[in-house]
Amino acid sequence: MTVVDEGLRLETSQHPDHETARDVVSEAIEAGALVTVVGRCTVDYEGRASSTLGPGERLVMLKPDGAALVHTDEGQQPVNWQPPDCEHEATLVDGRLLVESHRETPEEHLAVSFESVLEVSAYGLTDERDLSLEGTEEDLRQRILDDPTLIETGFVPLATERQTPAGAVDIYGEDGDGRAVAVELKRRRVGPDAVGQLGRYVDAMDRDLHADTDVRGILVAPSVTDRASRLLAERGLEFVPLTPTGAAECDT
Amino acid sequence: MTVVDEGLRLETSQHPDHETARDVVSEAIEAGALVTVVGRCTVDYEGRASSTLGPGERLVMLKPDGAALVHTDEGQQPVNWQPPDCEHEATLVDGRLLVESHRETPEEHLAVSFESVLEVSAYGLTDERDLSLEGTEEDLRQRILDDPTLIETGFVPLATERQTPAGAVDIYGEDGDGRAVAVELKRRRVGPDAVGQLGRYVDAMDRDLHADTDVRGILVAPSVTDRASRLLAERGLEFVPLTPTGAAECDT
DNA sequence: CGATGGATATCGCAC
DNA sequence: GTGCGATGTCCATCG
Repeated sequence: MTVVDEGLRLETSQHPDHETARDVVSEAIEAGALVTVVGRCTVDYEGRASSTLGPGERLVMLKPDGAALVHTDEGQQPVNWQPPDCEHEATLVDGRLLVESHRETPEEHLAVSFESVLEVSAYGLTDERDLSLEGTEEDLRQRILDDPTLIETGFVPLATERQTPAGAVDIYGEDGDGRAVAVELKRRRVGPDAVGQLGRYVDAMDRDLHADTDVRGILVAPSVTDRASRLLAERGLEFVPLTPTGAAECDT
Repeated sequence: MTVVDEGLRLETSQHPDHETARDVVSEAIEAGALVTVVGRCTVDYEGRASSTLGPGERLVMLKPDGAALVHTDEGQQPVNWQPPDCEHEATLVDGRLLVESHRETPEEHLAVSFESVLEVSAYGLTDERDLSLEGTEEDLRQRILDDPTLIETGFVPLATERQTPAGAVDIYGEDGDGRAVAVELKRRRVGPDAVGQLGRYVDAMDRDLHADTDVRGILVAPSVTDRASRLLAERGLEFVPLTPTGAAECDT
């Protein structure tokens, strides 16, 4: 049974035979629609890695931008996928619907072979995609630039994203004694990796500036793990607790 | 128009009114089905961060394990989402379908308010989820354990995931001179972060073993970036090019 | 629970 | 294109 909406906004087939499913998927891809295929299938992937997935019931989503997703009934992440800019294709192989998605650079191929198809749908969607997100690292940076004393009294920001041989420092500035300060921002509780990152910047600036006094490194985050705290101490780096939003700050 | 499959495997409504949509979604959630709702909607999220998304046409997926996904026509990633173990709910507010997903620890809430509903579907899915994946870091480890000379002649692996105060070393072993070796594995080309990670392990082992000779650190990956290569040299660490699969290896 | 690090991570930006 | 770092990263594993 197939229902076709006016203006190709929606086309759905329940329990289509494989040939009908192939036709609906092919035409929908051609028309730039978003397609979902639900049914029992196997999945093979080959590319940066390779995988096989035995028979099971899944939902396959093909987006008009070339992305493909294979979702099971569990997990936020798809069990298999292709990134955008792939070419989708629907064919019949041995009388069965085969959905493939392929790209080059890197060479990657995804193949979904259906044993049975519960439903095929095609949606003509339009979206402005104007997501507004708050509580990011960018918000934390702005909070500090608006009130540098949140770092410490006398701190003066001089640059953001200042380049060093090791990468860009989130905020570069001077403390009340005129000493250079590198600030690394994290929107959430940090582990050892963030300490390593800050350490690399401070080392690079020490080398680069070859001043008489070492550069101070300050990690700014809501909180820090034990191991990271120990690493900070070992490397003579500092920590200032601060959240992106001004919410209650954790201890440590 | 609504179609109900035998055994509740499939229920689909095209252009349902909001009350019908609410009923279908509610009953499907209750029944443990996977639900998709396609239509024009706005999305509000509040939790670890917060976001708002203006009107647009999207596909909302509610999984029986509590995960929720809001997909636009672009991108591999959902524009909004909730992780598994959330509670889904469908209600009518001012005559409009409102789909909400909520969890605690951390407190997070997602609300999708529909202006219009193109289609609602509920699928009863079962999946064994027996994904077999190759080309992972684990494969790289096994490759080395099978033939330790891939690292160098005389290398003897003694332990995997050996704990240090800085974390677990992928492979711990000895070289032909009986000197301790820490091996860090990466399945793909590495940047500065991997060098920092290996450096932390080597430093920790130097401290921990306080032997007369320093611990050797070897990074194993298909290739390495310039900056990472420089960092390796600075810290006296080594690099061995190797892929998880035995594919052709890149230079440097 | 939190901590830690992998991932076919994806994504965006700068070079 | 590659390099680099952020992400409401997610996720499995381990303590």
